[in-house]
Amino acid sequence: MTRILIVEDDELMSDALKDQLEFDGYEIEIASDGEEGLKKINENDYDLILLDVMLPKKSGFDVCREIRDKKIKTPLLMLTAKGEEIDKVLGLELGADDYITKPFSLRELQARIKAALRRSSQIKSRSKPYQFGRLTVNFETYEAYDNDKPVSLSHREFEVLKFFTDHINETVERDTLLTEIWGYENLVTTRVVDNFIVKLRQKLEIDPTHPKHILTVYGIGYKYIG
Amino acid sequence: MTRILIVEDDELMSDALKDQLEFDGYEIEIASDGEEGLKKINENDYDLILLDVMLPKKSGFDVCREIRDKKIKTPLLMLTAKGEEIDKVLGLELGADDYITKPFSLRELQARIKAALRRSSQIKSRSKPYQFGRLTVNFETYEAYDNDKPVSLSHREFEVLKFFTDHINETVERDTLLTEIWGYENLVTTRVVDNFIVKLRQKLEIDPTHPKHILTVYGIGYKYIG
DNA sequence: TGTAGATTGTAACAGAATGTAAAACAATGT
DNA sequence: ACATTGTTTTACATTCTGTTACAATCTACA
Repeated sequence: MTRILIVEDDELMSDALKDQLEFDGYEIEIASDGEEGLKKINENDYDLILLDVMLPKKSGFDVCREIRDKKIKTPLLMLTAKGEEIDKVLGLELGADDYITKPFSLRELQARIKAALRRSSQIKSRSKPYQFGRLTVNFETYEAYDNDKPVSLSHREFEVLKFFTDHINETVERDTLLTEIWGYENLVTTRVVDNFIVKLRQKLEIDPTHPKHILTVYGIGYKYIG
Repeated sequence: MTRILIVEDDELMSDALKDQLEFDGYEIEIASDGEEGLKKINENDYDLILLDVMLPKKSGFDVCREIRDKKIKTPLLMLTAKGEEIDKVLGLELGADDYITKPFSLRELQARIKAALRRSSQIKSRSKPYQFGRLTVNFETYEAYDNDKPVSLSHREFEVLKFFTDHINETVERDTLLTEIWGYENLVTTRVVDNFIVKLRQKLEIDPTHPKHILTVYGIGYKYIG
């Protein structure tokens, strides 16, 4: 089920949207101000967020910036009132995926929602298996296959891989991996990371000696190439 | 350089767009009807396509459908005239990434182009291999081949080569290389550069003693000849 | 034209970072 | 208690980077 969060203070508007979108087959939640929206976003996993710009407590821009800062990549559709063109631009530059101007037609909204979901499904897929070199990995079920032959990955190994999915083509420092995966109080050598990289390479690279996916960035850390 | 193709029959419009977008730093090509557009798309590799809906010979929808059928994933921004709302929906469902309604403001267009490029850079990365003397180098996958025989280049070596790709036939000072690749606070001797040049020559020149590609410019630095 | 001084080519070296396997340790289930 | 599995440390090999020394080359100038 595709889950959509509507962050909107106008109850008339949000209820109408909820009605229509539920009719369209989406699962809808509503937050009525910026703070509540952020809270829900942090605690749940949505497929799309409809975000009003004018909101009590925290504006849509603030919400937008904060969730992008946290590297949450849920597609974001901003709702703006007419005559906020500069804001529109701002919104897109802040990391929104699209915007739509009130008043808007239902068909237009439906189209933009569909488009945003389609785009995001190309990038991330919540429950579809992920391709890592020769491995097909499903993070929901914690299963990995090499050409239909099951490969066993430990929980940590899954976590490291998972981290790379959200940071494709980015160089990641060892310390980042440690704090993100091992946790703040890491009383662990950074060399642990290297060991896990070795194991992952042996499992997903065709030639582990000449990795094509998990590259090392000398003096910094590693980089995953999709 | 980011390459954009504009498919638009109204010459006033396309010229104006070309002017502005070139000013913004994009490389622009224009096709004035659907068939010409398709031809160009098939023959070249663009980062983004601006596609008018109303076109002679082949409509924007046809073009859109055809390039998606061919699995070409270049981001597509449709330009629609006012009152074509149904068309909007159609366009997005056909596989366009976004649309914009004429008349539109420049800022709006710029924002949408940026957003589309940002999205697409996450998905695809252009991976055309470069030819360096006897080496075929792919900077996306960090692979280098000498006649199908893999050659190992260190990360720094890739970076130096990469810099040369963007400065073909230009004389580059050692200090430029140092600040651009080694970074501002380079506490490194300029002779490091010479060492890397030596290594690169040994790997990509047929006769490293008489280089034909990486030439030295006495008293200044080096020059890469394609 | 020849030579001194500067610049570049190149190999050899040292120190640091990474690859990798094996040993030590911890957690878990039986 | 034992075996099993996953994690972390350790040790050693390998690779990468940057420095140095000396040879080869170039430039300017007498």
